Amino acid sequence: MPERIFIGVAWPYSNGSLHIGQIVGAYLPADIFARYHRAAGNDVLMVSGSDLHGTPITVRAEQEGRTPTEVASQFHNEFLDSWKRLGISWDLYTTTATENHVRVAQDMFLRLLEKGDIYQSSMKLPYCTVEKRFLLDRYVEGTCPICGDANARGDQCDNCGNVLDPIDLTERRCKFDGSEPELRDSEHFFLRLSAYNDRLRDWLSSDKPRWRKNVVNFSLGVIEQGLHDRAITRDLEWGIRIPVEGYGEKRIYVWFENVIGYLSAAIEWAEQNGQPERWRDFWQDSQAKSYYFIGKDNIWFHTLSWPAQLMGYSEAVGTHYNLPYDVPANQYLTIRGSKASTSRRMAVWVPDFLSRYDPDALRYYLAATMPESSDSDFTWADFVRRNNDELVATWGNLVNRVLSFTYRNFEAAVPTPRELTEDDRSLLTRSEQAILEVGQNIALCHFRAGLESAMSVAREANRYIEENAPWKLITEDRGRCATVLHTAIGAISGLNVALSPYLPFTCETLHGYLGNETPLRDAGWRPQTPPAGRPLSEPQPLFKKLDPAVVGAEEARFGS
RNA sequence: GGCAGGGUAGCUCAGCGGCAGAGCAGAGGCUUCAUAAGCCUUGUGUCGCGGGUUCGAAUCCCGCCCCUGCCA
Repeated sequence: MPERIFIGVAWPYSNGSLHIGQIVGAYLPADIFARYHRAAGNDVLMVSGSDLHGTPITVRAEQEGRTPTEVASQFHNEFLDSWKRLGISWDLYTTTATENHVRVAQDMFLRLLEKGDIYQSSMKLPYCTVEKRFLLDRYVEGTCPICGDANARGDQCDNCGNVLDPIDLTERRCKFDGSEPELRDSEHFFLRLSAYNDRLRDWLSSDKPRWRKNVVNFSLGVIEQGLHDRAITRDLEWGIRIPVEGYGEKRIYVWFENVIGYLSAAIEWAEQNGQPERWRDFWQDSQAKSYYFIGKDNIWFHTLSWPAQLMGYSEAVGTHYNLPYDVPANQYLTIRGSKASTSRRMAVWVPDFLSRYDPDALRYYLAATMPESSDSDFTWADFVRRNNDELVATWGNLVNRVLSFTYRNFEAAVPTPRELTEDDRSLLTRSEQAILEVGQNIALCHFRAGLESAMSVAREANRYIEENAPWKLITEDRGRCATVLHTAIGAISGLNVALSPYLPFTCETLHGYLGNETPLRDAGWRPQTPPAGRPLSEPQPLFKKLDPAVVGAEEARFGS
C-alpha cells in the first residue's frame, strides 16, 4: 500500500546565490528522500519556492540601487537553473509572489483573525522623523547595553553577539541619517501563540521517537519557558498586504507568511496538474506524512509557530490539516571553520561550484558529510579526498573494471553464467540487502548511514573481484569467468538502485551502460538482474578524478 | 545571560552502562582487470576538563571550559 509523503523544503530568500550549506542543510536531503520514496512506489509531493519578500532582499536592493523585484527575480531565475543542474527533483518550485500564495496566506490570516488567534495591539517602535518612517531593528544603531560597543545594531550587537531590541540601545541613531529616532506607537497584529502552549506540548511529547533529539528538546524547551504572542506584521512596503482596511503601509511578516507556502504550493501544484483537489491527499488525509527539511536556525518556525497556525486554521475552517510528521533539521556546514553567509557573501556558491565540478561529486561529498547531528566542516582538501579516494576509487572503479573487462572479453554483452557458487550468491544477497538498508536509512532520514551501507557493499564487491580474479579465469576457465562477471554485474546493478537517490546523474548513465532502455526511475526500489546476453554499451568512467592542485587553486580563489 | 545540540584516532564521524570502533589518510606486503585504481596486514586514542554514582562510565549525575543555533 503506497504511502503519501508530503515534502516541504525551506523557502530560500532570493537575495543571493545558493551556497552549498543551504544545499546540504535542506535541499539535498529532501531530494534524496523524495527520489527514494518515488522509487519505492510511494505518492510523493515535494514543494518549495523562492521567498521573494523579506528584508534580506530589500537590504541588497538598497545597497545596489535596484528594486526588490529586480533582485528577487534575478536570483529566483538563478535558483531554477541551480536546481536543474543539481538534480533537485521538485514537483513544484514556485515563489511567494504568486496570486495563489497571496490568496492562501491572506485567507489564513483572516480566518485566524476571525477566530481570535490573531489580534491587534500597539507596540512602541523606533520612528525616524527625517525619513518619516518606522525603522527596522537593524536600521537603528547605538551603544550596546551589554558590552558598550558604540556600533551595535538594533537587532544584534556584532561585537558581543548578543541579541538586542532597539529600545535597549543607548545613543540611538538612524542608520541612514544619524538622527535620533523617536519611539512611536504602531498598530500591529499578533499571533496568539500562548493559547497553543499546551496543545503544542502534548503534540511534541507524543510519538516523536524518530525526531532528532535537538529538534524535540529545543522545541519542548521553548514550550517550558512559555510561548509568547508574537507580532506577525511589520512596517514595510515590501511584502504581502494585510487583508484589513487601514494597514496600507504595513505588511505580513515573512515568518508567518512563507510557511503558508507549503500549503499554497500544494494547491498550485494540484491546479497545474489538472486535478485541483489532489492537494487534499497530502494535507487532509491523516495517513499522509509531512516532512519538513530545514536548517537548524529554522526549527522554531516549523515545530512551534507553523503547527500552531495549522491547528488554528483547522479549527477555524472546520477541516483537518496535517501537522508535521517529522522535521529533520540539519546542523550547519561551515566553511573552513566559519559560518557561510549570503549577506556577507562568504560561501562556496552553487553556480560557481558547478561550473567546475560535477553535480554527483558534490552530492556524494555533501551526503557523506551531512551535518545530521553536529556541524560539519567543508574543506577543499576533504572534497578532493572523498571524490578521489571514495567515490572514484571504490564505486567508480568497481563499475569501470567490471564493465570494461566484460565489454572487451564477452562481446559487449552480459555473460551467460553457470551454476552460482556460495560466494556468488552471497555477494548478490549483500547487494539486495544494500537496497533494503539504504531504503530504511533514508526513510529514517539517516542519509549518511544510508550512503555508507551502499559503499560498504561496493567494497565487498571489490574484494569479490580480487578473490575471483577474472583476469586469470579468462584464460583458465572461461565459463567460471562468465559466472563471476555476471554476478558482479548483478551486484553493480543492485548498488546502482541503492545509490540512485544520491547520485541520480551517474546512476542513470550507468543504467544505460548496463543495457537498459527504460529510465532508471522506472525500475523501482528492487534488485535489477541484467539478463544474460543483453548487449552492453561501451562504458566510460562515471566520475572524474580531481587533481590535488585544485585544493590550492580553490583556496586562493576563496580569498584565504 | 537562559534554553538546546555538539566536543571520541591525523581527517570525517559511529558508539551512548560491560574488552574503545568504521571509512579515509600513514606504514609494510600482494595484485595488474581498472581512472597508479583494487586486495591483505598494521600503528594510532588522558573518549573536552574536574568531581561523583556503580562490581564496571565515552556512555548516568553534578560543576566547569570550548563550538553552534534560538531567544518570540
